[in-house]
Amino acid sequence: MKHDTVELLKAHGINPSSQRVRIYDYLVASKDHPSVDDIFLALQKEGHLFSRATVYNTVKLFLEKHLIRPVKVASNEMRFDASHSFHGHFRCEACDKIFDIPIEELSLDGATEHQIQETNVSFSGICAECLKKGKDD
Amino acid sequence: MKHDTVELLKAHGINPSSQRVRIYDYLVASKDHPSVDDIFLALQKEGHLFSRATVYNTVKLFLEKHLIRPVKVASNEMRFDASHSFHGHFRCEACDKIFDIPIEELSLDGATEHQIQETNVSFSGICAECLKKGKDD
DNA sequence: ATCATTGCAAACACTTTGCATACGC
DNA sequence: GCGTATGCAAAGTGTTTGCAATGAT
Repeated sequence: MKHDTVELLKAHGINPSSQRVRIYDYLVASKDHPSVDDIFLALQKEGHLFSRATVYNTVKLFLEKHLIRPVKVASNEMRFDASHSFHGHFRCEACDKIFDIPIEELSLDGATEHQIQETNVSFSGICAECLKKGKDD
Repeated sequence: MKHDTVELLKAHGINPSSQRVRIYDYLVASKDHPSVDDIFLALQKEGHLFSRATVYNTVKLFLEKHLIRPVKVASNEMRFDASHSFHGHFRCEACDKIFDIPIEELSLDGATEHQIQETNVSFSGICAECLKKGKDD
């Protein structure tokens, strides 16, 4: 059980139970913005058998505490971003993988009337790998 | 039944049935990116009683034919954009309304390896109106 | 012993699908 | 009449919730 994570969760007002720590660590370690089911299956395979409900409740808690952010790129499932750096996301329509895309902060022209709390930039198309393989076209 | 719409649907290879024309017109006329249920309820109220399934099937068809684009800002429901101009979306967490936000095209630094087909920029927070009302804070 | 977290299963919300009916050419 | 679009209801998928059991201090 990673101490850094324990401290981080505490700092955000989250009781660092072992499941929560594992879920957070998994989110940070995986670069591909796993879905709830991905998290559940991966941690279940590791032998930490807990329920999907726990994963849902945990990510919901993390979201509320602003420890992670939702990735709005796939329409159906929730996906998450544990990184706090500003970047965009690219989702491949063929293999359904999600990549981080470096982008510059964007400057708004006429949105200042609203109080913006979150910004989300996403792209979709065919990733380099699938283009080579010609999986789609 | 609007002729422009009929022609537009035909041009996209879509058989312009009366429901499809109405749904498309409703999408274009409404500036707030209605959900499937919004569309269904509005057109039902107008007396065009059809089923949710028809709305779902129709918007799915429109999406496939690239007549409309999905708006990725609300996690739960599908929302649509019939406009083809480049702009972002702002979703108010308090009143759940979606506003169009003018933004400049963004320049990518390192994403050129992938074939980008769609770009989506969205913001969330509290809209000007809700800020005034103090619905949230 | 108390309080929070977990797991299960049921409920829920949104979307898709199968099939019979109705419509348009 | 034939092919397609529609409507209904049922099934499917992803998410949330209620409650009992477990775990931590």
